[in-house]
Amino acid sequence: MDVNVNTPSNFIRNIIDEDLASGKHKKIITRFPPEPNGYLHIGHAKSICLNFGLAKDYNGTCHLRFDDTNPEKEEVEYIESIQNDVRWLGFDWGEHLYFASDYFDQLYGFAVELIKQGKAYVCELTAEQIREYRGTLTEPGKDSPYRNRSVEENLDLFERMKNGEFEEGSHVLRAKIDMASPNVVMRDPVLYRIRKVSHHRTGDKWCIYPMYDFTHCLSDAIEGITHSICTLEFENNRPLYEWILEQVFPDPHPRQIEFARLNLSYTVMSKRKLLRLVESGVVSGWDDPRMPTIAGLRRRGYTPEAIRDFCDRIGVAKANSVVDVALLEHCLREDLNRTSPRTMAVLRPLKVVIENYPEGQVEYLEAMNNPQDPEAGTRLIPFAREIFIEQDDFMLDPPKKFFRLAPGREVRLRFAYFITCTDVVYDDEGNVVEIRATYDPETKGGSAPDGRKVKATLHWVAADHSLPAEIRLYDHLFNKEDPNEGELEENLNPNSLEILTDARVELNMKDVQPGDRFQFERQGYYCVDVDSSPEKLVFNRTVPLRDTWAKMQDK
RNA sequence: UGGGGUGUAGCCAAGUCGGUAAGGCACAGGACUUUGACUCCUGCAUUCCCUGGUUCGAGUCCAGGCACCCCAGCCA
Repeated sequence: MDVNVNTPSNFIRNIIDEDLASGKHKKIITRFPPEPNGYLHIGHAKSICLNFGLAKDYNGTCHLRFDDTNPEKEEVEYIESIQNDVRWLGFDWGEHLYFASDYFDQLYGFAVELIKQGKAYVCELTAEQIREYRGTLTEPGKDSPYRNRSVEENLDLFERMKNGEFEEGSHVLRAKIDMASPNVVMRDPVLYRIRKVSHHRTGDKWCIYPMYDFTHCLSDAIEGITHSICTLEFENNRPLYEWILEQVFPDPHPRQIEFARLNLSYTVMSKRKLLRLVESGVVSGWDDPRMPTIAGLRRRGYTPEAIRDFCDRIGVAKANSVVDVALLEHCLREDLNRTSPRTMAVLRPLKVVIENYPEGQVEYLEAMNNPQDPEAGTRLIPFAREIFIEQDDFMLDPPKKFFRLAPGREVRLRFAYFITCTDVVYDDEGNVVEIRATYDPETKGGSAPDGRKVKATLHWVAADHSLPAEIRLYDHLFNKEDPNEGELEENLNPNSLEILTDARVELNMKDVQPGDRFQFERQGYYCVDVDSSPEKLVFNRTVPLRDTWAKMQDK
């Protein structure tokens, strides 16, 4: 299915259209450049869909390139998980898997070239001194005393940096640009630093590592990237991106284009804060179904199709914005409604005894697997004298708008019979523990030959012919639209997870596998959790169905 | 009090040469319904941050304001 058919126009597409029309490019090449220092989240999905989507729509190519220039923070584990997540989202980089670390030799050569041109120098100021010399946002910086070393001396020093002759932090290579530039990024930025740690890919070959600004533009250029799309905070770095390429790389150069990163209501997106949630145990891990990580969304039951559709719908622009999480959930429901087989599950069981139904009798009733998709076929569901219905579907003293079961009232059991509540059984404390009812044998399948109507249809499950299950009800992790406002921990939703242990599901659920998705009729979309086993079924609530009745009650 | 950006409905967002404000979500009504779901109708910016100006005509052009975001890592 081509979900990109309805992709709205945006300023990046306009730029590409112009570049193609003017003949500047015949083919476009984009890239998704994650740093392997954490898990991908829905914000990354926006970038992935943008970059891979553009390549696909324009018959171009999109590279997956790991920006692995900081061995202190990066791990091999992340490289695998990131590839996994991108693939799961439905994108294919083909042959084009790259690592910035594969360019370390070339990068070193470009640095030497820069030194030869007199445009880079080895500086021996300490980190603190560099900061002091940089000046402030309103005051210019001042030149480093090492700024005017000879080319020969710089070449020698840089080589000795590479050879490990100096201590970490004692020397850096800096670009010689302008310490008085109004753009702080241009005040002789650091290009290389010494880090005597081994790299997850290059091992101990290097003890100097290039900085982002030096690496990224050149990696893009080496790969022939035409449009290098990044987020807004790199706008200040664009002059440096262009400056470096102008000094050492022949035309044509990639063009950096910045767009606004995704923010979602009731969600945090910063890696630092997500890590805090994981480490403090607020969530069970990076794949906790309440996390906005791709791994978390996957475990929650999200589909790649829904995420892609969402990314297409939110648009791409330069204004900082916060997208309503309701849109994500809308995209999810839309996809799940089309594709999920239906089943009945009773979350909070209330026993109903059908007094005029023969004891010991079991009959199998046919049910549609998906009314949205006749091809999905039908299944048989056992019906018997004792069944469970949802506690919420019965009220002793119902208000005017309550259509479900109540004393004396007749309702339909989905795919089964009409039943009428004839009596109510209480426990010692006066709680309703059982409903007594009668059924009308004429209404088998759910419709009355005499044409009489009922106002409600209830889901149900046979008491002795159903399976126990644990059901995990997830809700937003935060109860504040912007969880970043104030203390993160104080904005946590105390009800973000409710575990139901007495639920009952259809017998047909016997052989489900982790990841299988269903619609529990009248309730929501659920998927089988990785913790599930044939001995103990565990389901996650992916997202509830829209519930106008609940909405009416809130008023 | 430096520089770089952004401002169109509750939330996203389109708006090529200035020609009389797309679409989606949310919300509110209604129809349909063996899921109070889905689907389907209807409504939802006399106005585009503000103030002036140019023009027959301005969200689009010009001038001046205002608000918010980013930048002073040997992180990316």
